[in-house]
Amino acid sequence: MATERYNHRDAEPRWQAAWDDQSIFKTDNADPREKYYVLEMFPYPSGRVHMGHVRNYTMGDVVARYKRARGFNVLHPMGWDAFGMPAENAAMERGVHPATWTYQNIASMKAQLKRMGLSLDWSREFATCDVAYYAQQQALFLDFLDKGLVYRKQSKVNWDPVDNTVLANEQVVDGRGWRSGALVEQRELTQWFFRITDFADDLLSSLDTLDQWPEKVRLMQKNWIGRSEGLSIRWQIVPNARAGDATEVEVYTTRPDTLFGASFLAIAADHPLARALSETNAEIDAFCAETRHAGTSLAAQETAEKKGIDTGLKVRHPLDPSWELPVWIANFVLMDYGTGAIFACPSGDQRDLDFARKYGLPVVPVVMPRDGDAASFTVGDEAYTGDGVMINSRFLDGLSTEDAFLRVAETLEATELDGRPQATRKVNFRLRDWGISRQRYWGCPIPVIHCQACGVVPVPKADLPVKLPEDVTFDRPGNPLDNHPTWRHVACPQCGADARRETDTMDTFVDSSWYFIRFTAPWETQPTERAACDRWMPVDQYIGGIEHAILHLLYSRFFTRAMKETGHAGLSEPFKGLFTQGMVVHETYSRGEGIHREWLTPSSVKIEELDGKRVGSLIETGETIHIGSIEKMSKSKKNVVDPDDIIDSYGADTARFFVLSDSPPDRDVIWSEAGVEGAHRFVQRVWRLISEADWLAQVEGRPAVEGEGLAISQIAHKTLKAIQNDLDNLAFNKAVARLYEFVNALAGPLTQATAGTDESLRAALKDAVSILVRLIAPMTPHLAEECWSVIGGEGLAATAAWPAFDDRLVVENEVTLPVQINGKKRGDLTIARDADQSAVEQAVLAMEVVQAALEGRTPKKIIVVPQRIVNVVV
RNA sequence: GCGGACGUGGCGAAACUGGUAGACGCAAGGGACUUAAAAUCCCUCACCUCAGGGUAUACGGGUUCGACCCCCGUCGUCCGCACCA
Repeated sequence: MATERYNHRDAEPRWQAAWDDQSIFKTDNADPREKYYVLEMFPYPSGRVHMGHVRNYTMGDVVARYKRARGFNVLHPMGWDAFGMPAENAAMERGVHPATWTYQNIASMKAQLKRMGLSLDWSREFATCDVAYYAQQQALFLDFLDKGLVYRKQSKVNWDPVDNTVLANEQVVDGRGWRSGALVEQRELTQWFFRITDFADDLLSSLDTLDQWPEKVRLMQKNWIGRSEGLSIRWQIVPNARAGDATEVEVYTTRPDTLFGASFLAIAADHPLARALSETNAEIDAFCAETRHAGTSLAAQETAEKKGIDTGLKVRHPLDPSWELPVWIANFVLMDYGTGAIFACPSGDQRDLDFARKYGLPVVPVVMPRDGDAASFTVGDEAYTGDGVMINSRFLDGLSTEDAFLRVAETLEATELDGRPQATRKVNFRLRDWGISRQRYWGCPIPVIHCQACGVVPVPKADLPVKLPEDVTFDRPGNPLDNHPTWRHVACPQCGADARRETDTMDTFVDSSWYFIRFTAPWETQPTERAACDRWMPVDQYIGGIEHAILHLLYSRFFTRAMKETGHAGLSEPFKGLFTQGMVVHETYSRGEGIHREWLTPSSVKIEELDGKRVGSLIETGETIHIGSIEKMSKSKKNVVDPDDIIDSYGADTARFFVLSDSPPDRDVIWSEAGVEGAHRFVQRVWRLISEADWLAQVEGRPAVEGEGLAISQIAHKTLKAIQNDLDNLAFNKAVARLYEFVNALAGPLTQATAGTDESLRAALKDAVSILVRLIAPMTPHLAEECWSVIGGEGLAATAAWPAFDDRLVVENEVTLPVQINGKKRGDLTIARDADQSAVEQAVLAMEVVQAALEGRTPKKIIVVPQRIVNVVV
């Protein structure tokens, strides 16, 4: 019987409507079944869905549909990370209001996502720019403020003097603003900060509990937090009029063991002592100013030469007051790490060594490798930074570096200077507090009011939300909230006097730091509904790009902890399982050379294979073009494929199936026309095989335990077991490969079978097909529905239970063991599964190949690995 | 510079915990069907070799009955951090 080709244009919208009509993806918080929360990182509403989204959301959807079939109550929501600069840029460039632009983009992207057939609970959808969402974010902010998790401090920012705005580091290109091109200045502004460093230790140690996270991400976070253990040592300044009131310099070090190798102290240009000296010394002032102004451009940082200036001050060595060392200001010392001052041991630190060589300061080796010779060990142009044995270090000589560390720590902790210990043990972190102030319009307003009399006053919760004004203009530089004629004027909630609103808005990373919790009860008029949060959190499987490995995930981990402290959540770790998927990449095409090079879209070129070489030409003119490297899809290189076009011509199922195929999901996948066609062939093939076997609906499925059907049932149930395992491990590419194998194996018997075929064989085939349909359902859900209805499946494939495999069909009664001779495969031995070792040995020795290899000798050894392999050593 | 990952046919990749290397897909070649094309179906497809077989998982060593997998070294690619004392 001939059937029509599978028509996705008809089938896909039809099944999407059927799912919608029955609201089958709407999740009920009260459903008592075991929960499963799967979430993909929500998108920024740029206006167009790209292939990266398709891959990301397809993976999440496969998990959601699979877990639903396995009987879980699945939460699979979607929303929009909707605040941010692009909306303001659009406003400046095209005069569209950011809100209008954003909500239009959301509408068109939502339509695109809907076409993909994702099993999302759209009833929980929200955008972070919805007042209902950011109102709750403001409530959280106030609670954090109340708990001391938020504070203000002066901080250096990149200031664009033309746009009158603060720039993020990545918006500073070669020391200039990315938009204005103006030289960026460092300015001190009072900014709002979250106390993420309060949680540094916990954020670090809890990484060990995240065993369902990629090791790579955990390591990146670990390095980012950057914990170090050391000693904070106070160095007494030799009395000197120039030092002003300062009597000591505090230094943080992780290498107190090298204290006898100290050569000088170095402080940052921003160090209070340096600032004090600047006031009276023009030379020092000039050096500090220069150092402060460098730093912005990346190139300058990379090539930065070590530079310094001697302050003329001296300090006393903590272990020998008669030993005086000079104090330098050095450009490589950072004010915001440790104490902004270091002691330099040139023999044990490359930076210190470079500096010492340049300015002729002493270099004394104090640590040598364990196998070194104390008499001849010297340090040339390379510092010895490893551990080893102490030398030239008086009472530390001969000790290991670790023991020396302890001895120095004990000694200095017990030594008093001005009535306090000379040194204390200290743990330091690289992690800094999270600055959230942004001088922009399109973000969540920080809900505080500045009053002349009362200072910083939180907006009372009853007065929330602090709404963004709608009538704003973008024709002037600077923050539109600052420029607004009335918005910032408000009465102080405490004294009633004229006051002004905070015009900073929050970093958009704040918005994405708790949206996953909000999804559990987005209707709630509090930030969270505790019962819903406790029920759903943590997210069981979170899926997104590796680019969020550090900031987004770290901020979210912090935020969840802060929400726990303020009673809004009951847990610390928001994401139990994390998966970082690879990108979708594509070949690039271009014509012309150098500055005349012009990038070409994939749809404008034709690729052919001539004499084994791939040759590209422009479809329109036939002109030969250049096939370039495979790169991340980007507008600038024009190597993009529009998901809408793909869905139009091949359907959502094909697109979904393709992005899951071939490459492991954490690696990049290469988008190619040929690959998509391969996926499309599979979709058509499955449809043809199933729709042409029109007797399937009349037969009750039943696995065969003997006869012709046995092989089919075995393949079906083994595939089922394997794919189940693959999906549990998110190994989608392997599942796809097994589906191909399964369909290949099924194709012959299925096409040959007719209504007259032996009943038990037909029952086995029906069982196999019924399994197949449910195996493809998570990946190609529309096709599955179409097939499910053809074979007479009950209800929708989307709600069908996952099949259970029959253990007896998954194990073999006979196993085929490869037989090796001296580690090389020479034959196969098929033997009963439960054959014991000696039976296997007997059978192996009887084999011709073995006899031939032995030539009458006895084997040295026979290794039998049960169910695996036999190796005969001759 | 520091830290990490990776390196398998023409290509994307499989290979369980150290046990048959290259499953599956793409591309390519051959054939069937067709007036023809598309679609579909069948066959071939790591390299060398006359057979038997030999050689192959970046390269060089090692451990092992047996290594893509473990260890040491070299080369290459990619990613993260980047003066963090």
